Amino acid sequence: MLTAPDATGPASPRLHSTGVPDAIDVLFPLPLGPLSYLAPLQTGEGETAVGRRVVVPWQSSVRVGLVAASRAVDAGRGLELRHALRYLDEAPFLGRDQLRAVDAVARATGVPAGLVLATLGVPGLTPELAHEVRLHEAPAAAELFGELPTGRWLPGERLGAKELDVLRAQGLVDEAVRVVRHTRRVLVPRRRADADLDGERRANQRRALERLHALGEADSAAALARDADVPESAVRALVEKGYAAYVEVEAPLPPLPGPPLLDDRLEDPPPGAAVTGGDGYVAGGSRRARLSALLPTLASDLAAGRSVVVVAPENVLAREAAGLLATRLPVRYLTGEATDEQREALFAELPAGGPVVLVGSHVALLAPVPSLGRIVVLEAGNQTHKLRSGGRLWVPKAAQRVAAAAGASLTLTDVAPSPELLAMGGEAGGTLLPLPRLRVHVADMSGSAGWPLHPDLLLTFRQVVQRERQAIVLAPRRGFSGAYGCQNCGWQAPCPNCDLTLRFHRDEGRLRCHQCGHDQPLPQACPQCGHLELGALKGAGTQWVLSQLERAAPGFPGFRFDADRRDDLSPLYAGEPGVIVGTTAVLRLAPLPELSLVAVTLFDVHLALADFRAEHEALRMLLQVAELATGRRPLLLVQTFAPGAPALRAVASAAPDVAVEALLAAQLERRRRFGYPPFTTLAKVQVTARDRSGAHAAAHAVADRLRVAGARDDEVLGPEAAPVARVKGRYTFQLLIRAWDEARLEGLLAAVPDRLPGARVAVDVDPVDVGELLE
DNA sequence: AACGAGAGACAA
DNA sequence: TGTCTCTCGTTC
Repeated sequence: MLTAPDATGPASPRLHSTGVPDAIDVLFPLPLGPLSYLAPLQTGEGETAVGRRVVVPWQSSVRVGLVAASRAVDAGRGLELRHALRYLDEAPFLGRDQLRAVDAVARATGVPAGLVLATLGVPGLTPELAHEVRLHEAPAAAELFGELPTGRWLPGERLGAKELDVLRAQGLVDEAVRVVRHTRRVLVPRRRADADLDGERRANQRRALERLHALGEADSAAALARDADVPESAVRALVEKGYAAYVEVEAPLPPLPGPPLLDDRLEDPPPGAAVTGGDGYVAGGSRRARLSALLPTLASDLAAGRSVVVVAPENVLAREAAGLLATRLPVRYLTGEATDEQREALFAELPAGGPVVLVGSHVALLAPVPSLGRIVVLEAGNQTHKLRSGGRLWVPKAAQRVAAAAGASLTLTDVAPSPELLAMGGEAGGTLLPLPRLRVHVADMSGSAGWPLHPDLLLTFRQVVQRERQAIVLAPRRGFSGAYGCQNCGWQAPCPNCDLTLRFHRDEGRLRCHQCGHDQPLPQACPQCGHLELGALKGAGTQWVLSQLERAAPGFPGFRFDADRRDDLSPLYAGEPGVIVGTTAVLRLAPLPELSLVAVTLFDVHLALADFRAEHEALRMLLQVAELATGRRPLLLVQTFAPGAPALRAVASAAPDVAVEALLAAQLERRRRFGYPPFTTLAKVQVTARDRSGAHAAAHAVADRLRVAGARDDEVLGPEAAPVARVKGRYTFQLLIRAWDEARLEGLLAAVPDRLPGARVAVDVDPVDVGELLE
């Protein structure tokens, strides 16, 4: 039992050497800032509290927090504060560098520090606790205790919340807490065989007992019986007679999975990939080539005794990177797929070990690796780096702050260079690998007869079929079509909860809202004109595209790969012919062996993001497509109404490297002129309410507060109705804060309230979808 | 995030 | 009047 030997009681607060009681500021994995407690009574003198986990009183019970700071208690507040109960760790669980980083991220993003901890996946903060209380002998307070005995340890839940609160305040209760570890029941030997087990009839029992002594323990009676080859009744007899007994032992943690083992080795670094001492970036090439290009830098960091944390946007990519890097370097692997306990064990183990390369998802960012020298953010332009649960953090920026707090460097990689890559990776230390050469065919959809598939696409697809090769076709959405409605008057089935049309899922014969999940059968007649000819309207989804292709080549194997359906693609990886129809989810697939055609059915949706990053997004998509092929260059067929789009022309050009660089220069210039990131930092403030006028009024109230706080006109844009004004029955208005430096943004965010009467306010610093507010 | 207090909504 | 839902405010 981990219980503190001396539980807390009514003793006077422990005194600091200056005579002032110690206070500790504690963070919890909750959307809260630090809360203050008096330090536990158990600490030895001079031990550092910062970074250790601590058990504290919490409402009617107890919970675990992390000490963010230790200080002298504010004058006059010592008596208001409650004592923390005990520390869980001997040594800091999280280093000062990581705590500084949490604070920096919290201040810059307006996300409460506790939520930063939770969002970045710091483990070990929600263990199961066994809480016990012991009431003091105090006749005056007897009525508070009710029937409860004094002087004995009782389960904490025997006391009501109010009673515990009063007893704590009066110092009439001791409390003890221990972490409950998962246990399992095992059979262990208790005595050696003696005369009672002599004789032929007890031979089985004797054999089982000898076996159990040899093994030390058995999982169950049945397991021991099998092992010793005796009937189970013999083992049961041993338990009955007291030769063996069941005991609860701590269940061992399943080991944390390591990086996957690969057959092939990561290639040697390409020429031109040099050691980068400080910040840097790697762009161009393929994912593998970018990892290879990092090798000299990572090896040099390790040789200098410094660890590296490599953060991928998705678990699949983390796994791939960990596997590849592990063929060259000592790699540890950590993603959110591991249990909290496994991650906690790794956090506890890392500081004492040697320098490592820790590869994982964003939950690896705050891992206490020894001597952090560098953070690498892979695929920095990937939208998944914007976290959508917990605090809305943008991982590359968070990584930059974690690196800064530790005095470490930051390296970003991406398939195409972007303004963000140059700004954060340092213009000096970049490696630009050759871009993949693509064979591009642009199919102009304007005025074309073919919808949703252009005749050129059908033609090349039939060639793929004829030659028994493979094709991938990207559709802009899952389901059958963007909308379902009346062929006569154009009525579209709307979602009852959101300002969106319902998506048509033909396979199931249902209409579904992809925002709120509303699901309904197909209407029989048009509610507007009464017509009975209802059907798919515009916007072909994966189902529609696949059905068209199946009609064009009956019998040719077709696969779907999107959020609704992930078909088993193993025949394709075995080299068999087929076509995959999917959303951008297919960009994560491993390269296909016989890929000869990649088609984008509506390139325009990638440009229509109504965001200043849309062009770079579109470019990334086109270049990532090239990574889906091994060896041979597939044909990239792009259907579009905008054949002149710069990103498309750049990848199709004879010298894509030069064209992409020109594109980048133009983007940088545009962003500077219009005051977009990375020259400014943006924050999106979303105000939602149950009714439209309430949301409108509350959004204007936020804007007013900003102006009162001194915001200039060019710093506050909006409010305007959100692009989708109503989602799940709530209306949203949004405004944008634009600050030319981060300290300014921090100041402006301080003027934004957490909530207003009847309305919720959500702040999103470094948003990914800004809308057209700045146009 | 999770919990509890208080305000309305509805049935008897 | 009780009970159920929903909103709001608090957590040292």
